[in-house]
Amino acid sequence: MKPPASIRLKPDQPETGKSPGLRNRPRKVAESIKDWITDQNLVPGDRLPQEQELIKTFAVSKGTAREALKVLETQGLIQTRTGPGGGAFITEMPASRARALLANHFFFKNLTISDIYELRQALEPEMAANLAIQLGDQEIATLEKTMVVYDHPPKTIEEEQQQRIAELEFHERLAEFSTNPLQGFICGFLISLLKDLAVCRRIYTRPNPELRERGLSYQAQLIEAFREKDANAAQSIMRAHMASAKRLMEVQEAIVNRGFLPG
Amino acid sequence: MKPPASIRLKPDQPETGKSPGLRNRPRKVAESIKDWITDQNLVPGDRLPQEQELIKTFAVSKGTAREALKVLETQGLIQTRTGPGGGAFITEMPASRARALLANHFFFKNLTISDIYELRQALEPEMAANLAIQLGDQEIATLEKTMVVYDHPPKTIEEEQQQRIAELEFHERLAEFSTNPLQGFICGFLISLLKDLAVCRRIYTRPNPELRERGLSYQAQLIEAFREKDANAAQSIMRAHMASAKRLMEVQEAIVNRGFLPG
DNA sequence: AGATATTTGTTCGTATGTATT
DNA sequence: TAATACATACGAACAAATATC
Repeated sequence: MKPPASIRLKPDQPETGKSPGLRNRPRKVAESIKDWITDQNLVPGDRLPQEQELIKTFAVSKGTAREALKVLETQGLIQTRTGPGGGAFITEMPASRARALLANHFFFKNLTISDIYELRQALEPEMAANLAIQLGDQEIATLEKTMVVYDHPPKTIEEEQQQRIAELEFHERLAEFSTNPLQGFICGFLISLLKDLAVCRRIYTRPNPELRERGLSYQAQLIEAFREKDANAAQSIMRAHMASAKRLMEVQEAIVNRGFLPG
Repeated sequence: MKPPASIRLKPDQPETGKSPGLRNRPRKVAESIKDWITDQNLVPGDRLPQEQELIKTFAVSKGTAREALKVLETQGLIQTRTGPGGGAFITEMPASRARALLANHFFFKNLTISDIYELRQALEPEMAANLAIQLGDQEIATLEKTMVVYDHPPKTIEEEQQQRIAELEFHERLAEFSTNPLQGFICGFLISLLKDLAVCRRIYTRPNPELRERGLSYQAQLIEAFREKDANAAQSIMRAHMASAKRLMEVQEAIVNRGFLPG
């Protein structure tokens, strides 16, 4: 259990230079602890020194040390446990937290449906091709289990919305299966945006039978291509799927944005 | 100055449920403040209530309130200023911080050159096509200014390395020019990985004339396509550029990983 | 330019909650 | 169950930064 980190932990802000001495100490302490982590080649599961020891080592007060640890915890680098043998433990940042942090960056950016689908269109076909030669029966079964949620017309508006989420989760599963961590994370992030974006939430509350039927058809074809391990087929099916979904969603976005909607 | 956020600020961890009462209060306070921000439709530049007021409002101690603010600061949501009229101000998270936070997630994931270039190959050609019909003379001039750093063979190892970085910065500029915030950010993030990844740093210290010459040629063609606003040409040039760079870098990665290297 | 008021930043002592043994 | 070790929380006092007069 040694393989050290492949990326250097970099400071969050490139050292503004104009903090004369004592300002923002917790942040600096946090950076020092990061350096210490890399120096010691610590891996997830390892424990940091205890609070008192950190206080002595870095010559700061308890409050400052705690704030520094809070920084690292927020960054997803450590988790703390109470009790004997407790303390701060190196941890791998779960994708969910990484997504949440990243979403903050786009909070005021006013993303559009088109922005998101442009990337899905660029990424998911390739991902589908990769998955075709890789997925086993069990994974394919998981995908099919997700599909049963929307393999029939919705009876209520609530079911309509649940089906939309389930359709997205089909693609979320695909992302989880990706062996390229970057590809998997980014595709998953795009899905999470589609789940959270205010525009999307509004769109999902409106009936849209075409989106469901087409999606279902494409996904069924996709499963078939996965079964036959046909990468080319999977790629072109996904390409068509994304192009179709993009078009339909953009129409909905335009309608919703023009306020042709109750509420 | 009203347009409210388009994405809901979501809690970082999906509420484990097993924290009975007093545990992890700062995090909960931070979440409450987030809710308050969304409720009030605050935009970057707006000020949060002062420390003392937060302490009263949320009925916590100063230390806890400060830790909560630290969380929000780490998430890039606020910045604080001292002095009269000071306090915590809503702020837009700079891309640099978002990149740093995201990089933490991949810290223990052992990304490979191939992982990164698979995505560049999928994203940058499309981006180039978009930019072709959008870039003005001034932006193109900026790109050309970056290129002069590596338009000649390097004389020293240090220059070699500087040239590699400059080549990457050419693409970083492209990402900055993108009008799709997602596309721009992700392409920029991939570049930043290539700058920081330990494998890459090692690769860049070795002479590699082919990489430079080919890159230079492709980028010159790209500039030409931008000038003529030829989206198709830009796209296919970038596709070829990425394919070529991917191949060359993978070869280098294999060599470096086998330890055929001094040091 | 300098004094002052305001607000965040830091420290310390103490008390409490919580998990392990 | 009790003891213990540790994180967590509180409040008061002090230090530093900065805007305003």
